[in-house]
Amino acid sequence: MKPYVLIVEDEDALATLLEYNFGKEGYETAIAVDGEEALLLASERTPDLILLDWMLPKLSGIEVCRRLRRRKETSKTPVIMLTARGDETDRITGLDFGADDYMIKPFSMPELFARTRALMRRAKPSLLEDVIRVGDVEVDSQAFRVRRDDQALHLGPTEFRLLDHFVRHPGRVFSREQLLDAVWGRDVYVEARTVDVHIGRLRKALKLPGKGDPIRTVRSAGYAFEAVN
Amino acid sequence: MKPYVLIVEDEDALATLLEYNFGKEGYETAIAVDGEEALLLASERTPDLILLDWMLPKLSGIEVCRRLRRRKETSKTPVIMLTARGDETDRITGLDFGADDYMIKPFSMPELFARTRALMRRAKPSLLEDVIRVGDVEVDSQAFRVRRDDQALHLGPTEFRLLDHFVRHPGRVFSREQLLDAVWGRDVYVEARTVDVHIGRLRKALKLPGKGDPIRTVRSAGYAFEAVN
DNA sequence: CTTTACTGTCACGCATTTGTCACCTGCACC
DNA sequence: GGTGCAGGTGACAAATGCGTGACAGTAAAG
Repeated sequence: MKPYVLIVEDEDALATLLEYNFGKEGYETAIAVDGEEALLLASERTPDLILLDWMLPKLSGIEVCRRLRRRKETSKTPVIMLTARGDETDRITGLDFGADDYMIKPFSMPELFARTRALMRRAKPSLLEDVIRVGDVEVDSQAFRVRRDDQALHLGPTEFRLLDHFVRHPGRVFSREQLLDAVWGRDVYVEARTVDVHIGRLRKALKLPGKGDPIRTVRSAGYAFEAVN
Repeated sequence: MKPYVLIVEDEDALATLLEYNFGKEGYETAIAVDGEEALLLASERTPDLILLDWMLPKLSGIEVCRRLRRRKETSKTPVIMLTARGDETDRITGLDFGADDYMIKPFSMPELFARTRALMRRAKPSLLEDVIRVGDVEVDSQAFRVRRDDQALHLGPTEFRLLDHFVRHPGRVFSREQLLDAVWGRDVYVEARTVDVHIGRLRKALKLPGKGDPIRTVRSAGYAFEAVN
């Protein structure tokens, strides 16, 4: 059963982008372009998560959120609000009115996914896989823990997101650019070679005596993560 | 190697969105902002798919499509036209003039990808496969792996791209110039005889005791890759 | 405030890869 | 046999790609 995400966003380009990315991440999606449609869709099928733009035609995000909370089925459904930069007031009001988290536009997809997973886990733990195993490496994205051979390892935040991305797509080769998009986010500018450095740090962090290197370098192409034996 | 998609769209935001999403999906892309540029780019390198906006500066979508169809190389290239809502006339005319499918703006990315894959599968099935087998040779372009007889082999980047190109068009004879275009790229200048050297290296890399040579030399014409038994 | 942890960039060294040349080999034809 | 041409291949200098230690800037913690 795929988690069902309701996207409430009137700006077409953003809505499409969200739909596509969430679709790819394994969610089912629906789009509402205004507040009324949002309430309608939410009552037709109870979403597992709602992405709620704060500036909406017909009904404001605040109002939508308040009414959602009043209904029994959606009273605990996680809501992430999407606000424009610098709208401090909205943010606070939003959290007051029952939103669970907020993202300031423009935001990075990886971060949005991270918060999405965190919220959904809180609401309905069964919906998400918490711990992923590839070979002898075990990643617990809830607890932000990594173990190898039942040996706890310490990783920095970036190394963790990198590894998290790798174990979700084992065996596949990613170019530096793809990794930058997926791990750092599309809008940040960092040198491609920075990836190399973090790969190096990740390798070091994963190193255990007698164990091989699970990260494969593919010259002029990128890196891949695979099980070792 | 990667499927090559030509995006013909004068609206900047949409063009960028398409480029980003197709890039992420594993396509190579190019953008043309008007009809003339579209024809130019399409002749420089034959696209595997064309996304064609119907309202264009300089040359209309109809005209672009008609001229593409008249050329031999692009006479069968899949074309998806992008039309504004309610332009019934355009849609019908478009299909008459040789477009293969249409999408009405605004459209959803996942649907566009679905239609893209459907059309490309019809035109060139091998473009979409991740792992391709020809005889006892197996190429996994996602993991950048080559096996022969379940024996993993090591190839340099150029040898890999060369082999990748070959297995996607098994049996066909390519001239040195064609191989340079397809594997090295149109804009690089390298001696034609360099191909010979890389063919030699590829042969060496594919060599296994008791196994024949899958690359056939066609005197004064070029090379072809074929299954061996 | 000081300390600690983390990040992004750079420069250097090393190994692999690349394109080209020169010199062969094989083959067709006279 | 000789001749001319197309393709095979070893050698090599140059280019490229990658790993890594060092470093400075930043943010968080104490």
